[in-house]
Formats: sequence, C-alpha cells, structure tokens
Amino acid sequence: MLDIKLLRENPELVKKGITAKKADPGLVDQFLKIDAEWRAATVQLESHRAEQKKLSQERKIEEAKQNREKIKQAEEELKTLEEKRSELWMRIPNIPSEDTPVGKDEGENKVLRKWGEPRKFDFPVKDYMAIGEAFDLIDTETAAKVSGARFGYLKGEAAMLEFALIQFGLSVLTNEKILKKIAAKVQKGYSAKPFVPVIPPVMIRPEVMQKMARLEPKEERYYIPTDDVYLVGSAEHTLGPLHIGETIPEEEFPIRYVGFSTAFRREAGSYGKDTKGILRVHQFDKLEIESFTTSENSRKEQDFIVAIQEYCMQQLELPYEVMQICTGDMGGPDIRQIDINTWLPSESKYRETHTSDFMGDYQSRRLNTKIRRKDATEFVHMNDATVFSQRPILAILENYQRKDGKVEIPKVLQKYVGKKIIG
RNA sequence: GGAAGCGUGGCAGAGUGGUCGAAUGCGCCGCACUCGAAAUGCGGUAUACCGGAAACGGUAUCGGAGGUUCGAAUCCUCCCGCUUCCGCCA
Repeated sequence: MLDIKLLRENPELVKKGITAKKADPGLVDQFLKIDAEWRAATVQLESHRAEQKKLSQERKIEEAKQNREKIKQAEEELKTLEEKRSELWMRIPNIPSEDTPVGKDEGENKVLRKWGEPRKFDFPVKDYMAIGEAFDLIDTETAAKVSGARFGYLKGEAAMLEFALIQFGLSVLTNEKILKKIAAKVQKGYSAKPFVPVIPPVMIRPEVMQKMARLEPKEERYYIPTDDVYLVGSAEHTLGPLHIGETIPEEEFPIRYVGFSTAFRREAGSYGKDTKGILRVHQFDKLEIESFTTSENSRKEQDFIVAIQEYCMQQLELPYEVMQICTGDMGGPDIRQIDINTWLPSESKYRETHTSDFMGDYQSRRLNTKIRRKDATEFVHMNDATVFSQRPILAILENYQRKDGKVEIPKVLQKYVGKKIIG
C-alpha cells in the first residue's frame, strides 16, 4: 500500500500515476473521504475511552456503565469505517516511475536493448515440442491424462537442463567475484554481496499473501480450503515475507536471497493463449531473486539485478531483448518493471522468460519490514526478479538445434548435464 | 493425530483484576569522575495512530481475534506459534 501522507498531501500525483496504470482515479477521492470520516470517528472514540478511564479510576461505576454504551457504538462505527478505508487503500496500486513509458497495454512496452543475433537456420526449424517428442523430453499427453491440461512431464535431458540452469544460476549468484564485475557496471563500488540460497515454503497464509499484495486476482491462485492456505505463484510470495514484522539495522543491507521453488498458477483468463506445449503451465520451477535495500539504493538494485539476468543469458548465448514494461501492462505493486524476452526461433519472436519487479516500500509497509537508521526508522525497499524458470529450456532446445536433429547443450551447462549433445 | 506446558519491551525476566507501558538485570545513549579507558555514580532509553504550528496531550499495543467487567498483561472462548512426551512419517 501507498504512504498515507502521500495520499493525503499529494492526491493529484497519485491519481495521475494510477490512471496511467488503468486504475480508477476515483479510488483516491473515495479513500480520502472515508479517511476523513475515519479520523473524525477515531477522535470520537478516543475521547469516550479517555472519559471511561477517568470515570473508572474515580470509581464512578454508574456513569461508567452508561459511557460504555457510547464506546461500543463508537467502536462499531469505527470498525466499519476502518474496513472500508483499508479495502480502498489496498486497491490503490503503486505509482510508476518517471521513466516508465505510459501506455495502455503490452503493445506499448519499450525495447531498451537487444543482445545477440537470432540465428539463421539453413534447414526447417523445429519447435521445442517436436524436438521434445523426438527425444522423449517433454510429455504433455500423459500429463493431461494424469493431471489435466497445461501440465507437462520434463524427462531425460530436459529434466537435467532444468537442474543445470538452477545450478548455473546459483553458481553466479553466490559468487562474489562475478557479482563484483557485474555490480561495477551499475556503479563503481556497488555492493557485490552474494545472494543467500533459500528453499522457501510453497504454501502461504492468506493474510501474508495479502500483505505481499499478491492475493489478487484470487482466481489466479490455487487455494486449499481444508487448511486455509494458498499455493505460491512464485517463490517471491514466501521470500518477500522473510523479514515480516522485523526492524533490521542499516549495516545489514543489502539483504539478498535467491530462492528455488515450484510456482503454481491457475492461468485463469489466458484460455486462448499458448494452449500448445508447455510455455504456459499450471506448475513450473523457478529460481527467484528477492532483495531488500535502502530507499536510495533500490533503483540501482534493480539495474544490478537486470545486469545479472543479462550476464546469465549471455553466458548461455541466447539472444534476448530487454523490455521496459509500460504503465498499462505492469503489475499493481510495481514502480518499475523490466522483462527479458528470449528469442524463440519457431515463433520468430522474443518470448518473456524473465521479469524484474521494483516495488519500493509498497509491500514492506504492510509486511512491516523496516530498516533502522541513525535518526529514523523507515520501510525497506524490495525488488524481486527471475533468475531462471523453465522457459529458457525451451529456448535452448530451439536455438541450439542442428540440421541432423540433435541439440547441442550450452557450454556453461555441459558440466551439469553431463554431456554436450542431446541425441 | 493425542497429552502437557509456554508465548510480557532490543535481550533475560517479574508481575494473577485497579494507581501497570509494565519491577529488576543486561544492552544502548548522555552526563560526571579520568590524561584516556575500564570500573563506578546519576539521568535517559518502545511503537503506531489521532489532535496540535510547536510544546505537548490523547488513544491503542504484554502472540492474534473475540468476550466478561466500571476497570484486563492478569478471568473466559477460539485461533496462531513454540517446547517436551507419545503416535505416524521422508
């Protein structure tokens, strides 16, 4: 949620920001109206309570009995207002950064740069499903019988490639030497503190999911009613609350994690899209970054994270583009969102493989994760981002295919897969 | 899954219906003493919200949510978590 001061003192700025995000600017006025009522009701209740304290200390029991009714009434009024206020407050999304392109949908996202030349093939290109079937790497048919649509079995080298990507990713993110070089590109001397590897829970309480501003849209989430828990849609959901309710001394920052978990997504509302294959599935594994920084470093941290993502892709020698997501396409809690799209030869298109979300203090305000500084305590700034999901496996299969049908394995992954060629 | 116990400030730990936002110790900050330090002494040391230009005042917070009461850290109910024992299990 946004800073209450900003909402009260600069509502026009907020309205402008959220309008660009396709949210209703009327939310701000509704919120401010309820907020004013809430403040008045708070004063009312508190004065009744002060009176009650006084009466009961003086043992004026009869008067106190009567006053108690006033308190009860005032409490009920306040409770109603509080619920409305908080509901509206949470519905107001974060404000996009200055440099975020204003646009209505993904068509207005901006390509910042491209790396690598898409390969020219002198033979008919097979898509990853054809390659997967040829070597028994991907099985969606059995998965459909066993689990339903939008599931898949990864087998053989495909399974090995997933573990290879994870291990390669971890080897980069825990290596201070490599990080130092990458950090220096962002700013000379920028912190190269390694990421702490984490295997987080994949189930999460509703109230924590709410604090992460990730409960909505609910129809996108898997929910287990018997235990009142949601399945995470990303490791981010349980990595972000790693310091819930904590106030952490400034010296400990930046705090960086790299978590591995399965992600569960209902893919509601994407019925027509990517129905073939396993580009869009209900369940996939992902290596994810979550980092906590001071407010003055948070934007730099995102640049650092994107630089790490690019480094990894360059090591894999996969052509990609870096895209800045426009206001209309970005996530509600984001200030700034950068995606990396990887070249997929069968579609002759770059497809999304990575995302990087800069959230500022939008999540930490509700999580109550703070930083203790010399003369103030403030909310930490948070970033999350993909290191590798399963999608790059598909890009590898396609980009590395040969005329003889076999598939080479990227050099940096060979030691993890244990071979150089599939087939 | 069954049984028992526990959950108090940065930490340890007292407090079982009123004057308790909470003893005491440790830690931390300031001052004194000292050439300096240690030790010692004195003072201070939670957070959030509301009102106020400010000084300051008010309210809430003893795991969480309800309840009883004029009044709750203290009594009751439910929930969450932790510990120990039993069962089960990778």
